[in-house]
Amino acid sequence: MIATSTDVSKPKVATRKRLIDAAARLFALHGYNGLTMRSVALDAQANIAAANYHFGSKDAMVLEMLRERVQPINERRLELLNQAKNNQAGRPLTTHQIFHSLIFPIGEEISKSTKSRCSLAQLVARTFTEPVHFIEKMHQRFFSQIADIYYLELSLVYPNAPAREIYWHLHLAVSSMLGALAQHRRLNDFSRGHCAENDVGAMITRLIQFITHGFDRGIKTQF
Amino acid sequence: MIATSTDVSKPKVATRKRLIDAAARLFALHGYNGLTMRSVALDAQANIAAANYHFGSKDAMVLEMLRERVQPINERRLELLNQAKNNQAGRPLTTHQIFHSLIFPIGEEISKSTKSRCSLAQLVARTFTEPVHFIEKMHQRFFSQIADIYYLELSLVYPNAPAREIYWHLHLAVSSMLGALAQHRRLNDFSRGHCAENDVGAMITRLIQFITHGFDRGIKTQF
DNA sequence: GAGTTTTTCAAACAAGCGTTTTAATTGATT
DNA sequence: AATCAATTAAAACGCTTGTTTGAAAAACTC
Repeated sequence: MIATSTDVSKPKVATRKRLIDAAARLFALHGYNGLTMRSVALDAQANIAAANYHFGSKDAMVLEMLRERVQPINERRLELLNQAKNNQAGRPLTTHQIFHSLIFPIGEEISKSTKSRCSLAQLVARTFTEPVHFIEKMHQRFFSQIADIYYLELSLVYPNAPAREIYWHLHLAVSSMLGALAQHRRLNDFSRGHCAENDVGAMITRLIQFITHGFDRGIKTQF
Repeated sequence: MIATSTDVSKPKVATRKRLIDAAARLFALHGYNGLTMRSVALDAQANIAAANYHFGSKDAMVLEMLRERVQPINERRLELLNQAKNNQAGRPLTTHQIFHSLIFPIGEEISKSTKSRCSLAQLVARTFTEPVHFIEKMHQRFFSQIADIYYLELSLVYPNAPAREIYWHLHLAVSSMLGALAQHRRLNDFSRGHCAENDVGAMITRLIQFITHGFDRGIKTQF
């Protein structure tokens, strides 16, 4: 259908990839409703019917695009988490290590695509503020299991803290991360030029610290 | 035109108010692109042309709705901030006091409208993730001066910290606040029932603490 | 209560939406 | 070179969008 087993052809997969890339950029910029099949086709220099041919529908296209963008980040998260656990050799992790593994991979992906910089940050953030029916499809599919894993790790660090507190603070941490990603492009204006928004590394480092402090102190002052 | 000086009539202003309320709810639920004039008219039990008659256009209607929702919150913020300053009688404020005055008023407004609960949180948050052209209009109009005031207060608390650090951490604080508001409705699912999302007071209290810790420790560890 | 203004209403407008259809074109395998 | 599936292309489908129109209704003024 789409690709044979010995696939070395170029223009065939190219259109599909161009559509995905265009969809990613336009979704990040304008959200689900603001993304139109025509704008995607125009941006990808493809025909209006191409997207429907390759993906079947707008919904399917956007979900596939999100899958391709989110999956590598989630895989990297678990990789870093397991790496840290191996280094600790049985001793409990620090919350900084845990949040580092959660947030750092996003920074890596943002830095990779030097061209579309902020768009990935916005893309990830937008998946959490899009129209209800669409989030639910996506959120359950890509993030619910990750959330479970991180809850478990944090509850191991604070075995005496009640589940409610762990959940509350993890929720605040994740929400803060998403907020920071969503607002990042405003940093330059907001700071009146004092902070450069193209310094993704600085953003990620500070974000990890900020969230770690918020989480740790919030739990520790009670237990 | 719309209302005389001795205004005791009901149905005249009622339609306009019903439109604003409907616009607020639908904007919070579906965002700017997801809000349609027809859906607003239907929700407000008004004619399709009513909104255009009263406001001129969709853009003008939504901006007016935002103004009516955001302005009282901003006024209350400055009220609480000045209250705290008077209580301190010249001594520097604590960051907790500052962030309390920033965040608490939103909680008050959310609690007021018991009917549409989470919708205000989502509404405020959505104003920051909506299509670019629309944010810029709105953000500059309602939030830029507030940001300046809070930067100033925080720089008085940490007079030795460079402006860059204050801006960075304030940006993270505001972003976290917005993220938490945007994600609040997901709290119940996220925590697998451990945290009740209808407890707005608990959310606000924890959020203020979380952000204060993130801000304070981030600045203090460096200066 | 006539006259004027303000507000409501149903209907229609052009433009844009996701999707479908049908035909032309491509490219690899036979 | 011929064949056949995979892909692209142009045009149109039915539907929804924000906005406009012109007349009816309501409210207010004098």
